[in-house]
Amino acid sequence: METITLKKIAEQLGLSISTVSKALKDYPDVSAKTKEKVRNLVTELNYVPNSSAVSLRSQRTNTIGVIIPETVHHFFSYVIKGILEEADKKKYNVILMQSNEDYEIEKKQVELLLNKGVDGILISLSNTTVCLDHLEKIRVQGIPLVLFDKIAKNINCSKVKVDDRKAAYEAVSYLIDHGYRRIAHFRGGLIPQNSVDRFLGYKKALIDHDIEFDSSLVYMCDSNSDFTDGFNNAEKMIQDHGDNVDAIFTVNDLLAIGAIDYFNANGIKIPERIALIGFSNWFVSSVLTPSLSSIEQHGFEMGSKSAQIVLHEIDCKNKGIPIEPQQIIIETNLIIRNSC
Amino acid sequence: METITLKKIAEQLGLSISTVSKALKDYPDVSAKTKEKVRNLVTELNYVPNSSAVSLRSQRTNTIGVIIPETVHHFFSYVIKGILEEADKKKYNVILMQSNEDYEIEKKQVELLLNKGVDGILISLSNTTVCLDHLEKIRVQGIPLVLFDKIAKNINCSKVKVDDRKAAYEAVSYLIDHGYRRIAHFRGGLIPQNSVDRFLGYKKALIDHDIEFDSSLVYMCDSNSDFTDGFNNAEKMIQDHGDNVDAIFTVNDLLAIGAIDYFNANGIKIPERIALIGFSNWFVSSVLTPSLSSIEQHGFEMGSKSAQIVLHEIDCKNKGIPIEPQQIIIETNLIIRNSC
DNA sequence: TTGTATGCGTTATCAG
DNA sequence: CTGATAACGCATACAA
Repeated sequence: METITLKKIAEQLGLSISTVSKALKDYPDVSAKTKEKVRNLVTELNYVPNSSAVSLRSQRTNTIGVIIPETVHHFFSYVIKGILEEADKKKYNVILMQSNEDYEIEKKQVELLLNKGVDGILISLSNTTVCLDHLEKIRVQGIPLVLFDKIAKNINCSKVKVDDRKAAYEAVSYLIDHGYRRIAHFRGGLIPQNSVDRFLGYKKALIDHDIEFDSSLVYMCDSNSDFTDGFNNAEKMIQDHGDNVDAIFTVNDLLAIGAIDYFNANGIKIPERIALIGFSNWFVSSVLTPSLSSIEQHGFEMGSKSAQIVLHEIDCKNKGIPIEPQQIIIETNLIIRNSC
Repeated sequence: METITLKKIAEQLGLSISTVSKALKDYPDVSAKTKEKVRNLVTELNYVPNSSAVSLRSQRTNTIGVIIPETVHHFFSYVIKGILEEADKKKYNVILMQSNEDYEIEKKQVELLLNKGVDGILISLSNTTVCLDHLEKIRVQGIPLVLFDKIAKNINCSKVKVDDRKAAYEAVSYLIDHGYRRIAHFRGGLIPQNSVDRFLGYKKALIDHDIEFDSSLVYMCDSNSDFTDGFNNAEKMIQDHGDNVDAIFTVNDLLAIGAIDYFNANGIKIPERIALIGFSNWFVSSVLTPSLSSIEQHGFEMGSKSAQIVLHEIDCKNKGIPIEPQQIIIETNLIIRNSC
């Protein structure tokens, strides 16, 4: 299987390589007849430019790198879909990597992407990412970087996220407005910004509605096995508080699902005895019994917007226009179902 | 931001480019002292080889391309995870694309991957892929190709799949063994091999157990909106057959979930009145009410095995060893829950 | 209008 | 032990 290069085309037509190259790029200084000839042979032989050579010359790979914490995840699968679709539109390839929520792996992945010479990078940070040197490295190299969903504050780059605090505030306010008073929170780890923000939104909603914040109602769930964590913490919560708790706001749907499983198994009626609201609106939430109220995060939109921004910044960079980082908020919706 | 090249290193050390290159590759004919000097500066300056240049020279990209029908899919997300993990181990990058179950797009994606010069390609075919010329093109170029899950028979390449016919046979046999006799099948389209095989397994199980095959119990579900399709066909089925149907085997879980939704909404008891078994064992199936029996497909294993094979074939190709396509069957498990 | 020469960064051959 | 040179395939400034 012989690969077709400009050289081969040139030889066959008795032309020089540069003429063939220029003909293909529709340079004005090549005769129409020559262009015609070249194009015909190119089509016939099915010539495609060698992309490594093009990259080497142009210093562009037409590729963006994406690092996400976990591929098996309803929300992220939508994000990926959005990224792929946007990249496809603009003729960019996507190299996908997963950090498995591990900072060290994430650091390594960044390194790999930089080595590969991708034109831009999209990252949703792992839960264990504290130090941001690896991100700074990207910035220093002048490569457009966009953080999405799980972002960090202390880095100067574009960010696409939801307003976690506001969304959490709305959810908890909804519970309060509907008569719930002793509202527990199954929170995420202390590091991820969105887990922190959701907690803060929860707390603020309580305070703004003159409900005392009770830290014993907050359960830490950062074990990476959300479902089981939800189940176990639901049990623990009932042991701790008995009847003195009437609702839970969970930092994600999976925790809520685990909790529902516990309540269903133990004859604890939802929402009569305990109401729940989750976060992320996984598909499963709509078909559960009872169906779970949740906050829709619009993953697809987040992915496509993030890709759009990074591609825009790549464009700016190529044109020598300075990049000014932007922060995009994707609106959320509180979706009320049967769990509250 | 200045990028570091061999040239820069050479200049700073007063060496030639080739010596630096060889030092880095640990050639035996470079003095230890020189190697030392080179390595130190390389570390200090954080030199990384330009991957386009390396690719151009070596004619390898260290990248594999993956095309799947749909990223938002429980099963495929596991497959992706498996592929990523295996590729990562072997220092390969993964370019991900989705066909959206559209043959034309799939064809275009293949073209893009070939242009990009990926070292190998993994594809799960779209539901609408009939013609295989695009796959032949890959073969002709001598690029290792592995089909997984949704494969085609008429192409000579490695394939990784489950034994759909056998899995379906087992599921339906289970139903029969447990007293169900009027078993409906919600089948997939006529084109995808696995949908065909699952249907054939269903049919054979009936025949082998002396149950008459009744084509009016087979419902075609190829609308790409599985959940709704399941709901609607469940309704239709009840209208058509009333009490004269007692179980359904569905070609995927989502159809079963839609059907369950219909039955739950209409007071049709599961499994007393209607039993169900799905296919793929999505997470959601385990938390539904009632929980859905299903066939576990081991997506992660399928992904990692597929990647393993394609990487192996790339290796063979590089070493000049002829590639002999292999066919791998990933074992399935019938998981019995409360729906039958 | 066409062709020549040069360089992108790396590697490998061959000469010194 | 080191270095000059060519080549991978393409694109462009410049010469003809």
